[in-house]
Amino acid sequence: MTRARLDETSADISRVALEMFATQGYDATSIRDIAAAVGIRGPSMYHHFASKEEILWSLTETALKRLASAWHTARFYANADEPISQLRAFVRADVAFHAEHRTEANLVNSQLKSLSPEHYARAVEMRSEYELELTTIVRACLATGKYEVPDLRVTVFAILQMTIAIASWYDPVGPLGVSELASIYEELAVKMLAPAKSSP
Amino acid sequence: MTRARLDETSADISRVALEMFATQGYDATSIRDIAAAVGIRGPSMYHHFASKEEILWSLTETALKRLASAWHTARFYANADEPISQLRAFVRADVAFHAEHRTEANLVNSQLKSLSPEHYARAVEMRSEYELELTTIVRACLATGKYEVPDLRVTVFAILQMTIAIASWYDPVGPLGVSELASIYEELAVKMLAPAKSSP
DNA sequence: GTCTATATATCGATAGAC
DNA sequence: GTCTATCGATATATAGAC
Repeated sequence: MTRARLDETSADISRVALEMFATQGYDATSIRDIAAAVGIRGPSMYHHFASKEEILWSLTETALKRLASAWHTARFYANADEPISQLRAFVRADVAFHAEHRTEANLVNSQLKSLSPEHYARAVEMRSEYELELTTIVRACLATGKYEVPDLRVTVFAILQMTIAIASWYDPVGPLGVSELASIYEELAVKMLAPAKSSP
Repeated sequence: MTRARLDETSADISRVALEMFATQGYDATSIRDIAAAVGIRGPSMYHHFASKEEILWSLTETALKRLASAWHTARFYANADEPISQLRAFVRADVAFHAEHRTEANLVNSQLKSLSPEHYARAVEMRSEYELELTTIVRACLATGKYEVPDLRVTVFAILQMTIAIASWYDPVGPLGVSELASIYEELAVKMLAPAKSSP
């Protein structure tokens, strides 16, 4: 499906398209818009990509793979015997990704509907696999008997959702560093798993 | 700017446009699509609305007003002297709105970028006012000395963001009622304000 | 208040020269 | 690998009859 794209121009197209799709939206960005930003004419785009949707899918798939990859790398730094340590590592990796790859995150968060039905299904599947990682971790935390949540599924959604929005407001040149940001969310997530009677 | 729209057809247009804009997106929905669903031809739409964007703005403004209104009504049932009681009431009202008005919530969550610059600015302003309500409540909770958060601004974002997604996954005919759902998020939010040392 | 006809613009994509 | 020219479809919106 996806071509090689090892040349400079293809890389330029991907870079420009990611930026424009994420900020203006897929429908509001034309092939001609992307071409102009790259410095070529519209029809030349089809030498590098078979269709506009293929560009979107290529970007979406790459972003989702990177998100999963970020966690797979981070998990080695967590204590496998301590579920809460894994939760902390997961949240930190998740926050870091959304803060450091804001454009890619915003694309995945807002442009999935413009994918073909097949690619949309695949994207949702990849997202589900990522969610399952966190579900497994939270379940392991609960199994220790030291943690408690009102509802497993809803709590997992809540943790994932609160970090997703980082991509839309975080300012890398602001006062908050990525590591500090990760610590804030790490603490919030751990608090959410605290036994119910711990708060007044 | 916005017309009266007291007639049946205008109400039909609003209902149909809300559904289509929220599910397919503003750009992917044409004036003709809406007209066909209502049972008229495209040009007849302009007897009821001055432009396509006016329909979107009308729907967006109504939804944002209803969100604020839901909280303004709910606040009377909270104990004004107990900030934590206000937090609980806010979260419950917020969850209920996103679960009961899913289509409106999804519209506001995904189609703001298609508004004119002026209307977009107004929508963001209305959203900020809503966020400020929660900020004030959380600040009051912290002022009692009985609660603690790692970062006020980020925590407020986190609370608001975790409920926003409800509109995209909640199933009203599923096993979880709105009241139960509200209780889950209420508990999660209160936990997030617990003193840091309460969790192992 | 709805219609047909149409103006005007832009879209994704293709054909074929260079 | 990029170009010009263009196809065919579709978009928002308007004009004017009924």
